[in-house]
Amino acid sequence: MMEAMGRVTLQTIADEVGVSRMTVSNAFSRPDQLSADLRATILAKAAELGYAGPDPTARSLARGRAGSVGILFTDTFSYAFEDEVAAGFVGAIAAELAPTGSAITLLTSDTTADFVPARDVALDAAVLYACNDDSGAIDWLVRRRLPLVFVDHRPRPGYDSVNIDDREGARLAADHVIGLGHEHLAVLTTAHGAEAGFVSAPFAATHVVSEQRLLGWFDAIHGAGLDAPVVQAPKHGDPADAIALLWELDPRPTAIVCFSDVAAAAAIRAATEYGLVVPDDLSVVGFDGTQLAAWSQPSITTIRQDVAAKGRAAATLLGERMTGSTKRARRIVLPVELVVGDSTAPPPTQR
Amino acid sequence: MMEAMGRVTLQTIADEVGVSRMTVSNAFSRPDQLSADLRATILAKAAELGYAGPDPTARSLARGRAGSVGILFTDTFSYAFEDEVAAGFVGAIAAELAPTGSAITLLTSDTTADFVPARDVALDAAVLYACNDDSGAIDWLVRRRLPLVFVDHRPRPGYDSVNIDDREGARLAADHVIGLGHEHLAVLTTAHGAEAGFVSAPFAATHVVSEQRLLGWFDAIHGAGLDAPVVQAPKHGDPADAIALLWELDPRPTAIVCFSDVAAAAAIRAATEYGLVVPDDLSVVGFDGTQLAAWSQPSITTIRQDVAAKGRAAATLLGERMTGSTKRARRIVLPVELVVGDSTAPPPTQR
DNA sequence: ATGTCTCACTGTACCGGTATAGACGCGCTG
DNA sequence: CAGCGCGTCTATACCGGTACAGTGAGACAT
Repeated sequence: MMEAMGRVTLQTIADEVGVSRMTVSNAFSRPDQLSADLRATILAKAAELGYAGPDPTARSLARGRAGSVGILFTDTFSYAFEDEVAAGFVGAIAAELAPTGSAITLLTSDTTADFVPARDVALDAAVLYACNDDSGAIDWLVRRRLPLVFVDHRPRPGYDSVNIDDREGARLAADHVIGLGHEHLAVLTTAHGAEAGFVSAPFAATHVVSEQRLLGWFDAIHGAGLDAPVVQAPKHGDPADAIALLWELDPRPTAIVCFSDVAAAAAIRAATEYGLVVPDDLSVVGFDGTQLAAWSQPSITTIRQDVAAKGRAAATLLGERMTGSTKRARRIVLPVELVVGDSTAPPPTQR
Repeated sequence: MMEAMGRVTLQTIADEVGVSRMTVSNAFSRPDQLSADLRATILAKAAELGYAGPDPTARSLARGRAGSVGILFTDTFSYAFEDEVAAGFVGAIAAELAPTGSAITLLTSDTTADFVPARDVALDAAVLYACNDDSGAIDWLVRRRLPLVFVDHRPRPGYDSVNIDDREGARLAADHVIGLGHEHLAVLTTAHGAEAGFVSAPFAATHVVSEQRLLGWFDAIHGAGLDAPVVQAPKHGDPADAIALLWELDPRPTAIVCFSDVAAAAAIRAATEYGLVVPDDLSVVGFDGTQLAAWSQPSITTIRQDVAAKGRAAATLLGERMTGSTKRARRIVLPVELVVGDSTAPPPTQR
């Protein structure tokens, strides 16, 4: 077993055993096509030669199946995975896809000069997760005519999509504090690359998710005959600056509805540092229903979304697309639910 | 441009334009090999035909390069990504690899009957992240003779590895509380699939990381002439049961050193529910230096590891392996650092 | 004895690209 | 004007498998 021989392929083994290459292929891929004895002989020789099985790339080419589906993020991965929601989604979809024999390949929009993952990586399908519409990577994926599922993304005509009921969730969040008697609400939202500052409504939300949540909050706020200032924090970075702006307002808000649990946690920290007690002086509502919300001190009232269900839904749609039954595009919208924690209470004046 | 035609390949375009297939290939992959005019013509025709570029799978086969490196986790992904440390590592390595033109493929040890990701997915190399040694997936990767880097894993002879100085970190953690005057310490560790309960030292740690941390804690504890009970919690699941066991002890521990920040946060919650005040009645030290530790209330004294550096180191080693300069296996051990938070203080008797 | 089946294995033609070594025409030099 | 180098394009031979349509031998029914 000298190391001098080149690469061991099916042919190498075929020659050694004295059968055709096809028979060796069958020994690995279609055991019922040859006698058990011969198969054992072949497998033994393969083991002896250190052959680990048919080359995945070659097999992919011949079978026309890459064995992996891509997930495209707009953010760099470092951000994508700092986010409990995104990470949970990836986990769920990966778990769901595993039994079907697909791995998950992470795709960035980051385009190095000559390497564009969305164009150059072998894929059977792809999930677009919360991407900006203007991401060039989406175009490549579309051009490749891959089965695509858009998740937390503005649905595209002709393509499947999975969303949660962001608008309804935001409405529930705002209705909750309004129901507690609050009249001075503030909205804390985030936007990619934005500066901390006030935003006027009607606002140009950069992304469907923020857009829908803004709409939902104001469904409730305007519905109650109220209005509310909106502050915006950079999506990645400390929202503290944005939150600080709220303390200057007169009247100071007694409740803040936030884009995410992370933002809510930051708001609670900022409030505490400023000397306010949550929920006595200030109510805070998050969004997503993460562990952070549950474990935070005080626990955060939030809108729970089922991240695992989102992953399963995406996987199911992908499965249906890949098995070819070309149906109309399906749009799935998952429900959300208010989870009351300890971060909300009636406003100070009413206590 | 009827849809009736089959798949569009280089040949299709070559025929349409009236050049050889090779020239079309060059138009996409080696622009300097043909005149700008012809290239423009070819690209135009390709666009017209909806050809997105050379098929990645075929190109991989011909070039002998898959364009993706695998990351193997022992856990299911759902768990892997719930973990801030694991998620951060994936993010860092992905970011580091992107410029080299490699995507990241997630591999599980979960082996469906006929699909073994570690065997069947096209890969140029792989990172093994905190895997159990007995994972069959590792063997497949080894058999394929892929360049491999073991991260947070017991180093394998002949292979590169990246670890942090777990033992030193644990020693620092225990030394810190011992230095504060604590004499009754307890150790909270975790093990895959374990039941909540006391473990005796010398203990059979299932994994290098827990093993090294245990050794480190006891370096300090024994070094100070003390001893300490060790409770073990299931790796995934609520450590509350394990922690509750500590309240029964006499004397009750005044300090707990924990396997992770997550475990430390759980310990603080459990202690608070039990009626203890951290750090007045009980000191708690975590491990990892996550955001959770920083944001927790009180902030958690912890041992910081540089997750991003770990990712970069792994990516660098992979790069070196893949470019072929076959050197001896390299073992990188990254330093750790004590970060003092608000969860540790002198023991109650000394106050 | 003949026809028909099934089982086990083989031959051939792809899958869709890329590497490499030429072929050809052209302007430049000596 | 032969000789040379260069810029363009082409021909051929892989890359390492798999699908599918045989082929031949033995089992079995007629």
